[in-house]
Amino acid sequence: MAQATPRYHHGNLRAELLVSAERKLETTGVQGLSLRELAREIGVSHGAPRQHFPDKQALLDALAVLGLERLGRELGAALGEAEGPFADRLLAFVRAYVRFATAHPAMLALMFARKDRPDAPELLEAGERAFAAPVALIAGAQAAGEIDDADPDRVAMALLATIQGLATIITGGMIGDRSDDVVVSGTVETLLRGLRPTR
Amino acid sequence: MAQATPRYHHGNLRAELLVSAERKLETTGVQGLSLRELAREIGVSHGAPRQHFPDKQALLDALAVLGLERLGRELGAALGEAEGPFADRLLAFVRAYVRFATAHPAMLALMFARKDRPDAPELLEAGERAFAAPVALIAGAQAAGEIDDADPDRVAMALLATIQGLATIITGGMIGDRSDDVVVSGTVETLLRGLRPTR
DNA sequence: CCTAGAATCTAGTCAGTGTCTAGAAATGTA
DNA sequence: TACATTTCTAGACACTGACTAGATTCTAGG
Repeated sequence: MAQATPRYHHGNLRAELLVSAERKLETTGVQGLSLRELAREIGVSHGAPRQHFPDKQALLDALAVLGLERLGRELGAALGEAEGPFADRLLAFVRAYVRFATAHPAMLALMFARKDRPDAPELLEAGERAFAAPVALIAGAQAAGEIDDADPDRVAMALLATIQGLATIITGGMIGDRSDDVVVSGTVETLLRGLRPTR
Repeated sequence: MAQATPRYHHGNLRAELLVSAERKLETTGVQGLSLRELAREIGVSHGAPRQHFPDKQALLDALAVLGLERLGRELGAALGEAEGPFADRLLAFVRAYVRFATAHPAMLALMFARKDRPDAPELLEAGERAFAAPVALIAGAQAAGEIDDADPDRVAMALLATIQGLATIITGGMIGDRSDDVVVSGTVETLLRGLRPTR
C-alpha cells in the first residue's frame, strides 16, 4: 500500500488526500482536519496539497461532493431493493438516510454547510443527483394514487425537511435514550397519518 | 459606551465577550471567530478572555446556551400570542422557529453541534427549556382532541424533526427560489394532513 | 485604615495552522 | 534530446489557541 521507496512524484496525491481527509473527518470532525497533518501522514511536504486544492475549502467541497454521491448511491440502492406498498418503501428510504447520517455525521454536516460558500454549483448539482431516487419515489406514488395528490413539490419539501431534521436530532443526541429505529418508524408513521384526528 | 480611560479591570469582560462573539458569529460564522480578535476589539490583552472561558469551546458553549434561551423566549412569545385552532397555532410556532433560524443560522448550527462536546448537561437542559412551549402545545392539543391521540412523544419527535429540518434546508439554500413562507406553510399543511390519500 | 488574599489582566512564549513564494525534480511532448 | 509543464520541496509570514509568570486591582478581615 505505502510506497517502499517514496518517489518525488506521488502519482495519486489528490485521491489519497481525499481518502485520508475523509477518515480524519469521521474520527475528529471537520475542525480536527489539518492540511499539514494530512500531508505528513501521506509522507509529502506541507505545500504539496496546494497543487490539487487551492485552499482548504476546496478540499472540503470536493469531500462534500463525494459524500453526496455516496449518499445518492445508498439511497438508490435502498429504494431499488424496496418492495411492497408505499409506506414500506418510504420507511426503507428514511432508514437508509438515517443510517448514512449516523454513520457519517461530520460528512453530513459538511454536505449541508453551504453558508460558507454561496457559489458552488457542483455542490447543488450533486445534491440534486443524490435525491433523484426519493423524488422519483414520491412522483411514482402520487401517480399510482398511493399518496395524497397534493402539490408534489410541497410534499417533496416536507419529506426532505423531515428526514433531514430526523438525521440532525438523532446525530445531535436530542432523542435522549430512545432507539434510533423507534424514532424513525414513529416519525414515518406520523408523517403518513398526519396530525389531524382520523375520525 | 466605551470607557474613556480604559481601566485595568474591565469590569464586565465576560458579558462583553459574549456580545462581541455573537455579533462576529452572525457576520462571519463560527470559523471566523477568533478569541484574540475579540480581545483586540474590546481593547484587552489576548490572554484576558481565558480568565472567563478556559478555552474557546467554553465560549461557544455559553453562546449556545444564550441562543437556546433566546429561542425559547421567542417561541414562548409566539405561542403566547397565537390564537384559534391548533393548525393556526402550530403554524405560528413553526414560523417563529424558522424566523429565528434564518435570522441566526450560525447560532442555530452552534446550538445543535453537539458532536464535539458529548458531556454538556447545561446545554441539554437549556434545550429542554427552549422547547417547553411547543411541547405544551402538542400536549394541550392532544388533550383537547385537536390532533390525533397517538403517542405524544412520537408526535413531538416528528414535529421537532420537521421544524429542525425545515430550518436546515431553508438556511442551507436547498429550497431554491421558493419563498420561505410557502415552504413553511406547505410543510405544515402536509404535516397536518399526512401523506395518505384522504379518501 | 491597612493589609493579606483572591480575582483579573498583561506580556511573553510555544506549537500549530493556512497560505504564499521561489526553485528543484520529474513527467510529457515535439 | 531539448523544452515546457506538472508536481513537489523548502522556507517564510501572519495568525491562532493555549500556557506561564508576574503585575495590577479589588475585596474582606483585623
